[in-house]
Amino acid sequence: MPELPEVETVRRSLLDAVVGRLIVNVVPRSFPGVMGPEGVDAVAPRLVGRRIKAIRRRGKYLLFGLDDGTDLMVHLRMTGSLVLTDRDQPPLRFEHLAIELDGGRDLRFSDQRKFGRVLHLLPGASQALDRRIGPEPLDAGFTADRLAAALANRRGKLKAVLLDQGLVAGLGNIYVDEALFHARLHPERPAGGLSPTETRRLHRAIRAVLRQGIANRGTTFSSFQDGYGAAGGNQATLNVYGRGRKGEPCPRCGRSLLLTTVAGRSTHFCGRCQPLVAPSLDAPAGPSGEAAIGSSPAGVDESPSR
DNA sequence: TGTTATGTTGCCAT
DNA sequence: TATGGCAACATAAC
Repeated sequence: MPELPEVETVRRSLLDAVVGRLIVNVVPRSFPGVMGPEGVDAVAPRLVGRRIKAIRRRGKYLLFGLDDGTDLMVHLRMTGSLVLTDRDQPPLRFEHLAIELDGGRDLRFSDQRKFGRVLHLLPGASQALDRRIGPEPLDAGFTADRLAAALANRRGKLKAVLLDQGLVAGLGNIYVDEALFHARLHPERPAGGLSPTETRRLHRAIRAVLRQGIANRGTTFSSFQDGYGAAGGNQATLNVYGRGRKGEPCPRCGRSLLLTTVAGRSTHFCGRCQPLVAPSLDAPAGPSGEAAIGSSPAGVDESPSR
């Protein structure tokens, strides 16, 4: 579920109602381990009485900046959700934690699969996290040249490398497949073997699919919801993700989409538009370069970004 | 009814 | 160091 656009959607949805609020209580529910080995009972006293000054995002991590300089870090992993509710609401299904705020509302963390975590980070730990994660793909500092440098000398498959959070922050299975489709790159191309033009195309595609995901308030494939429980709308714009299993037609060329496994993850792509072998420079443009993409996100075009 | 797949990440072995 | 495989968990779909 939650990749960069989904986490950003949660962040934006909570900003107005949460920033400035005081944590008045922290209540364990069904899974105290959600706050790590210490458990909720050990961590809660450090949080009660703290005021939330900001909510920021780093990759797929949400960081609630507290007034003592520490951070409350939330990672949704596969099925986590963070929802603001009135205090008198009954616990959500799979609710593991309720953070009670002044003003009468709670931040409720729930997670069917118990992979997600809500951790209290001292400043050193937040800095370590920041250093461990790669650049933010939507920041101005993430240039095509920087992507090229990161990919150089990587021998793994393109998809596997893009999923590495140390290389670029925030990409997951859905947006990688979508970005590779827009860039017309086969997921199993060696990551270090892209031409400069291909790298620029990939750079542009990554930013475009992420921006589109945010604009549509996230992709709800099954369980994603924003801070008020609302589903996203980006699933309607997906070109390949989830479409390979039944061989649905490629939106660009019409050929049946394919499903395979790369880096242990389901991988959807078009075998014609995303060839495994890089097309030679002097070959005439094949079918992959011809048709316009009906649902192409703004900003994806066919020309190099000069 | 059993088997399989699921959006993430960390740990382990190579 | 980089890379690949798998477990963590609960449920839905086949």
